[in-house]
Amino acid sequence: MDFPALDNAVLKLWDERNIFQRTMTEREGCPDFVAYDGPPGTNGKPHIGHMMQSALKDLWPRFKTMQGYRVLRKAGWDTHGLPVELTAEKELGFKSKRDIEAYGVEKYIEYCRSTVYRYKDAWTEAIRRIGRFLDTTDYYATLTKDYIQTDWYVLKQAWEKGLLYQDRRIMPYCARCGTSLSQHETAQGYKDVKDWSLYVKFPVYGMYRTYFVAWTTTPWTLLSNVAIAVNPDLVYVTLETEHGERYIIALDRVEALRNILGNTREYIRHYGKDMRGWRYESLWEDWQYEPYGKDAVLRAHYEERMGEIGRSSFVSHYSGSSGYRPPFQVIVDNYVTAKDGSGIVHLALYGQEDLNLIRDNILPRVQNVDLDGKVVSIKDNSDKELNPFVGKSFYERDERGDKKLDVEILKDLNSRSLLLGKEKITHSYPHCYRCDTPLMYFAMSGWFIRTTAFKEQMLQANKDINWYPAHIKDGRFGNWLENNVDWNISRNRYWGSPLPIWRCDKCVQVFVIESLDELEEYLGEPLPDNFDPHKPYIDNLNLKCPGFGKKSDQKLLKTLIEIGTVKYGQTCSGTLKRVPEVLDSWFNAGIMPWGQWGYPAKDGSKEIFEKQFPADFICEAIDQTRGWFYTMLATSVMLKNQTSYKNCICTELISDVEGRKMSKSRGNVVDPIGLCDKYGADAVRWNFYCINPWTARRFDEEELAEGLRQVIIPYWNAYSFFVTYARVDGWKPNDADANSDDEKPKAHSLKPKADNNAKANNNLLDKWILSRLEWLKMSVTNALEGYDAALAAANIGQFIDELTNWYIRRSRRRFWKSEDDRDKKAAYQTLYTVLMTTNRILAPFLPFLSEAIYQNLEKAYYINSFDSVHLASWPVSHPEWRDETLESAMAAVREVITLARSLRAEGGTRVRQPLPEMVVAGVIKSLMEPYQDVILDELNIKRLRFAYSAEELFIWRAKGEWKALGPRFGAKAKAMIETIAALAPNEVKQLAESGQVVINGEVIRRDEVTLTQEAAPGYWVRSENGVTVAIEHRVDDALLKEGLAREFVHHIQNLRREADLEVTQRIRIEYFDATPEALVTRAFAKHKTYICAETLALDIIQTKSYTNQFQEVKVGEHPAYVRIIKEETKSTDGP
RNA sequence: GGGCCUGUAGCUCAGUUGGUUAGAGCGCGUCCCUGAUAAGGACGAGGUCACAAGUUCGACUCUUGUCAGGCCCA
Repeated sequence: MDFPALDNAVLKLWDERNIFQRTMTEREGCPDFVAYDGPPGTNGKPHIGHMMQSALKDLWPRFKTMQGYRVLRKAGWDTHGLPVELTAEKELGFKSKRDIEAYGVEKYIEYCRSTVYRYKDAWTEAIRRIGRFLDTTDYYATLTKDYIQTDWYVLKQAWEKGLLYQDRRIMPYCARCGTSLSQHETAQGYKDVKDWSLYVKFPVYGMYRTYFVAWTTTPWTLLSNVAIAVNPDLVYVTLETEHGERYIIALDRVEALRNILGNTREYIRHYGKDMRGWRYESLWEDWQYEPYGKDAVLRAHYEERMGEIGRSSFVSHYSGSSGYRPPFQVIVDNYVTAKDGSGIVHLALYGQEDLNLIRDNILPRVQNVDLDGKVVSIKDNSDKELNPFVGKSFYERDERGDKKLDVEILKDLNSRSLLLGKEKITHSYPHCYRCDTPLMYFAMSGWFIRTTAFKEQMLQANKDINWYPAHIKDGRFGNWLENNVDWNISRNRYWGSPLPIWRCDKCVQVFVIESLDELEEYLGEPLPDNFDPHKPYIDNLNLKCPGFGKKSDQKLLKTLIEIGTVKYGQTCSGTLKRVPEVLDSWFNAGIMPWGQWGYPAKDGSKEIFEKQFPADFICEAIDQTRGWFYTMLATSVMLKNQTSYKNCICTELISDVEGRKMSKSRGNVVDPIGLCDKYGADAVRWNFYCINPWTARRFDEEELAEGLRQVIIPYWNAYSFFVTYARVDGWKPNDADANSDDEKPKAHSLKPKADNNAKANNNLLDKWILSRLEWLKMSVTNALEGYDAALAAANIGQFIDELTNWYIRRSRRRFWKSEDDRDKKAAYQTLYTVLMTTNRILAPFLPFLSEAIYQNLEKAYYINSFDSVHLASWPVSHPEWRDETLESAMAAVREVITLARSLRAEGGTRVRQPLPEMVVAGVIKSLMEPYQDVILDELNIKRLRFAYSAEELFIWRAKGEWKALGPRFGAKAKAMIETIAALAPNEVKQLAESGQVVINGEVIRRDEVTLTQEAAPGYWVRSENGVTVAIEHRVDDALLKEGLAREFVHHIQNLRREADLEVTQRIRIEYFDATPEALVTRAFAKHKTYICAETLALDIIQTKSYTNQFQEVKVGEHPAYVRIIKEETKSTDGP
């Protein structure tokens, strides 16, 4: 069987009949089942992990379509973001943003654009090849005008709700490359380096020779010091040295710093909180504070806090009342610890905690080392340079490997007696993974969504999501939500949705624009038709500030009017400049429920959005916890206060067979299309359904072959078995047998029609497999409703096994024999029903195979059938059609047979040799008796007898223990032991039960003997799970002859097969008997009819002479010689 | 440093609310079958359920800790 070829034929059929479109159009008016497709980037090739996604993402939509839902399947591509830029930078040979600026932003943007669809066709093809129904023609893409307008719309909503604001965050930043690094990039570059750490003395204001001692591992940040911080609840001690200087440090650090401090005596203690607001002298009093006068500080804060205006108390600060705190004083915060250093830290704007404190305390934002890593220039009014360190780089090292700037600062402080101690330490510090320069943590401006404001709502919405696996909900995802911080949605990059935020260069007002139409209002003229809303084009627009009116932030305006700054309607002659950032591409992905329809700007988007929100089902890899899963929840809670997806499968990543991540550089990437072309797409799909997708798994190609062998081929063979004999017999289903579930699927109303199973059919095997079929329908439906593909696959696997290895194997003869026509018809009817139904259940899993079979099994017979199995209806489960008593009886029957087979195997008598009798105990006789024929036929045994108890199948034996009896009886022990061994079985049984037996007047206790059970003579016996089976293995002459006849038949069948005869070909048999005492001839005399019937032989002729045309066959142990001759006439009714 | 997940046969994985002797497939061994042939079946060997302690009449399962691996965060 060539499955890849079958795939291609089916793909062609789907195309010709437009099946995919029709799965949607033919469900028009049905309830929607909504599945969202998270947009993958297409500037890389799809790999096997994406195919797992595709397989899973395809399963439920097919299932639900068959159940009568309409499932739209819109593809989407993520075309923005850093991966695209990294590709572009790499290909253009760029190392930094400066390279991009030099190259030209427009050229760069266009280069990025040219790469985004590089592998779109490869994706489309892979998706088609794996059999996923996905609309890749009417896709959504994040770079389109429509999609960008949705970005803008959502941001405007956030702005109006007061949830969008500008802020600074500390980012790892490479001064040499001029670019900030992602966390992932940063994590790659940690290195152990040796640097100076300093204990610095900050003179306490107004206290003679008293100093705060702060510890720093980055001396260059001292240039930007604005405050020092202590822990409110720690005890700080003032120590006085022999020289009369006083140092303030945490009490807990005194011992650790003893050798730096020298001999001291304690002077006084304070809690940290009592030192709040103490002031100290700047380390460089003459210049450090200069440019950060009150007004400058406040304006900087003001500009950043625009989005918060009216909500924070900032306006009152700005208007001059209070709150502004001058630099160089003690700040109190719990983040300070006494774990290392002095328990006092110095604050500079190069750390996140520092930033938080600086912001909370409205301190100056000093960064005296700039984005080039160089110390800034600070001049006085007469243009005189005040900063002695100006122009020095923070990361350059001298010949001794020390940072030059650090050493200069160290020397400077030391010369002024402001250094208490120094120490070279080794610490792990991040370096640029590209150029090895030490990174700096720089306070970069960014735009944020205040997700913390609706954290509780997100947690609430999370309760409405069913996570698979369940632990994600309160585990990884729930924790992530609990630890929510505001979401930085801006990126200082080039290729992405531009932030729709414009700021007036004069009045500092901020305007957020929600659509291109609104943009035109500001512009005062229409945009050109081909306008592309990306950088740099969008930044070249010349927008005029609308002044203070209805476009203004109304809360801000109200406040400004109140404090008398402006009047309503006041004009402003400023120009609006867009903020330079682009949007985080996760934001793009997160707004997909709206963006895919171009909501709200695009015609018709509102109607379709309402129907397609929220999603019933999404499925992505675990790394989306902080990605798509989060951003989609955050945006939907922000806009609608509810989740945007109800069921979410979280898959693990796939690694190679040795557990390594698949990567191009390792060369262990598996090509999914190649696999499909080798094993067929169904085998690839099946493999992904068999294992829970949330277990990290190693991908092994061997497993594809396994699924093929275990499920796909057996199923195909079952179908092919049916078709073969149905053709021979010309059997056809009649119209009444049409699938009872086939009312045209409308809504949920798939009512069952006539009860197929109720037809008069008393064959137990038929009844059994039909009952099992009901089990299959029910269990697969339930498993899929619970989003458990692995359970569904396991159930299917079990059913296929029962069908092929039990039902068909046991029923085979019923399809051959010509006499009992009613039974034969029942067999056909049953197998047909089973295959037809199973095929539909398999359709979502194995869409190709099931389609091929459907076409032949249903389409070919019924005019009114569907054009495709994927347009057909899902088999409705009828638990009331099950007969569980029958099923458990059959299970018991199979258990008995397994036991018996194992006995035969042990005894070494092959099944072809009939045996006289088997005895079964431990089962309910009435339950098993109806299956007597099945059991005996399967095992080739003549009689079945039921025993009341297992006892009678065994003989109890006892063996005396020398160790116990030897000392006791001495010389008589031997005789005693022999007597014990000769005890009658019932005496031993009594010993076993009562614990003792009297022999020759002596009491023998149970612990003095070892008890064993032996099979009764002439029987093999075995027990398991309370069921005992015994087989009588005596073979008399009649049984022997019968065995020989069967043996002979087996060899003739082999010869038929070797000769490649058709199943209906009649033959003639000639043989030459070389067996002792003409065993074969004697056996034939009795069983000729049987042999002829089995082998379709017209006659068996013994020849006197042997020629080389004969082939040797073993009959039992003995050789016979035989040949078969084709007959002209053919049988029409099978063997 | 914090969080989450994983650890069961040589390999890939199941194992429901704690309950007789822990399962499947592959691989291995022996045998069978040849009218399922990219075959198929039966039987068998193979496990201190990562380790340790605890709770319990009883723990693969619950609790705590340790070790190893993975992912995420800091």
